[in-house]
Amino acid sequence: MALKAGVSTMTVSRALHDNGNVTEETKERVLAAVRELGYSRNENARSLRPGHSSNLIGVTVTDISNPYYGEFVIGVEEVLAQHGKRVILGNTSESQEREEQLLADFAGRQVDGAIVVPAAGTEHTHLRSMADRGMRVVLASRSIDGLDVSSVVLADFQGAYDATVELIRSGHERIGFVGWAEGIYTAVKRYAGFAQAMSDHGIPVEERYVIDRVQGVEEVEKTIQGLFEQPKSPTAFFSANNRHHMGVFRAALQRRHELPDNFAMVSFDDFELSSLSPFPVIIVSHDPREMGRTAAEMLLESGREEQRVLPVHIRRSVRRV
Amino acid sequence: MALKAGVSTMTVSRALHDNGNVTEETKERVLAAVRELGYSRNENARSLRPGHSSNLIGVTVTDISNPYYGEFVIGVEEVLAQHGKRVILGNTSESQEREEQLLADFAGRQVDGAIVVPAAGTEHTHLRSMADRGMRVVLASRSIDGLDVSSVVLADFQGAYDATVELIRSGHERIGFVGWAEGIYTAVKRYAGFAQAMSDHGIPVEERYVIDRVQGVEEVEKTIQGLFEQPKSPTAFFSANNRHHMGVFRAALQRRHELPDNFAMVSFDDFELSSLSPFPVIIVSHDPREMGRTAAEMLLESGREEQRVLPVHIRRSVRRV
DNA sequence: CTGTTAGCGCCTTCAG
DNA sequence: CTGAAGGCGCTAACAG
Repeated sequence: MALKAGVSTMTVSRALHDNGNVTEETKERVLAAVRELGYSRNENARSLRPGHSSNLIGVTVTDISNPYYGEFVIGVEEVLAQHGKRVILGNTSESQEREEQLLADFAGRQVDGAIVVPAAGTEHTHLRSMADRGMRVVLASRSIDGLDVSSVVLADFQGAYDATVELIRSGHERIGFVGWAEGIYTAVKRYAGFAQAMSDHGIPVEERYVIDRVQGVEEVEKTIQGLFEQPKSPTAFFSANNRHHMGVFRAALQRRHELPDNFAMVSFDDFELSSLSPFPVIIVSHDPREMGRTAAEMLLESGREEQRVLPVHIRRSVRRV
Repeated sequence: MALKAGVSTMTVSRALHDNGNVTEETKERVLAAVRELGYSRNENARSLRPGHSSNLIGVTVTDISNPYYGEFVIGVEEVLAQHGKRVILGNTSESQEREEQLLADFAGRQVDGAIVVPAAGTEHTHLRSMADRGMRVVLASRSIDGLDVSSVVLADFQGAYDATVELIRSGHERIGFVGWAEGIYTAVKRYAGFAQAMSDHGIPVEERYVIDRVQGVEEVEKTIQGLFEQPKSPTAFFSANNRHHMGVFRAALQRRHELPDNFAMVSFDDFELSSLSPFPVIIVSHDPREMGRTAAEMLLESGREEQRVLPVHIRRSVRRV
């Protein structure tokens, strides 16, 4: 290789490390050759040596096209970059199988660890076995009960509880909940907070107001439209995330003039055009980038498993239109 | 390692490859040990061997929190996954320096190639040298004049031209352009298309209607508000991308009742709540996921450098509120 | 059918 | 101050 610079590989190595004992002159010669040939150390070979890591971190998210996960990844990378580590990113689209493949691949690449937003479902034996065989794993956004792996989540229950109380205090009783889903931690917790608030105020949760199994924005929109056409439709909606809220919002806007005067909505996750909403929107906002940073920091700290909970903030949209 | 299964490493290798000559029985024994120990091949060591690649592809984007780039990355990964390749993702935040670091790192990790959405600026000597020293590079979304590297871009000029003509045909003459930026390919091309359409229709482009150097949504919003307060403010706006459009949209909505009846906007990039806009919105829409797929395919095909242009579609928002 | 040898690129250790 | 030897995990090529 750069031996064409007249020295041994060992000298090249030393020159590149700077610390070693090399004449200023030979060092110059080596660096010149390096520049000329555009040489760069083979990190894979490097990581092969005992005591060296790959400096790679595997990250899986369920949907990178959701800006929340985009922000999350930025936060992760921000922290990791300061430690010279890089991100291998995998998008699972909520597929357990894909998640498994990705984690197996991460293991093969000798990643220092993995940050995982677990896909929907309960079969998390692969995460268990990964952790068991020594891979550091941090779960983010969604935790998994019974899996003793570090995780960082939001105050999902409390946020949902508080926002629901706000709705109730505004006089709502028929409140729809959109986005319940078995096997998705955030959906379950947020529903639990919602239901608890209802129960604490003596309001029963009507089953037909609870929308689950809806996927895309369009589908939510159609479902809510259907609900509006029935008698005694909800006077308020709680959406478990930004995608669901978009569907509800679109349905409500179309129905705008037939809705009750006090029609209101809760959106878990912030919402870019909230200030344009003709209805009051109670927003449960949080900082996904901070969650990314936290997950990365937890991965780097080699302490024991721990669970961290990040705060959420309840905010009322200020109508500006 | 898995020699604890009673055989040599060679036999393990053969058992894992399946093809080799191994007794069904020993193979079983090896696979059992593999399962038990949770062993997985070291891909880094593997890639060290002659003729083997790392199966890693470096990808840099300017802002992964923009859902367009999220979709883009999904498209990239979709194609690469079919070839057993993984993505190392880096977010540049439009920083040349960061882009350089990332590409240098990619080189060190022996990536098979890199897909780059170049950061703003003209100093692309590092891309040049990467390509020169044999790294396959595909530029996406933004091309770089004079750099003979493959690229996939949108029909930026034509899309901007056509959309502008639509505005002009609706009777607009005072049209603002938001998002010009030196050194950003898409901004330059889209502005060129806009300016050409204006010129072809004998309408001069007023300098004070051309907004540049604006970054975030808030900043755009404020700037446009300022413009509205001046006499003879634009009766229509062309936004060079989804972020800019959001700022313009918000400013316009606040000013809603003082704007001319035919106030209209062009948004390059689709726009989730376009159907709610009280003003007509002409949308230049396109498919970022398809761009990701294309970029990945171009990287994998080892042909000569080529430039591909993906189509855009002009669409009028259907007002549904 | 299975094991040994050798070398991918790096760097710790030990000789010059 | 510099070089040679050896081994990280893997597998093609060559024994046996």
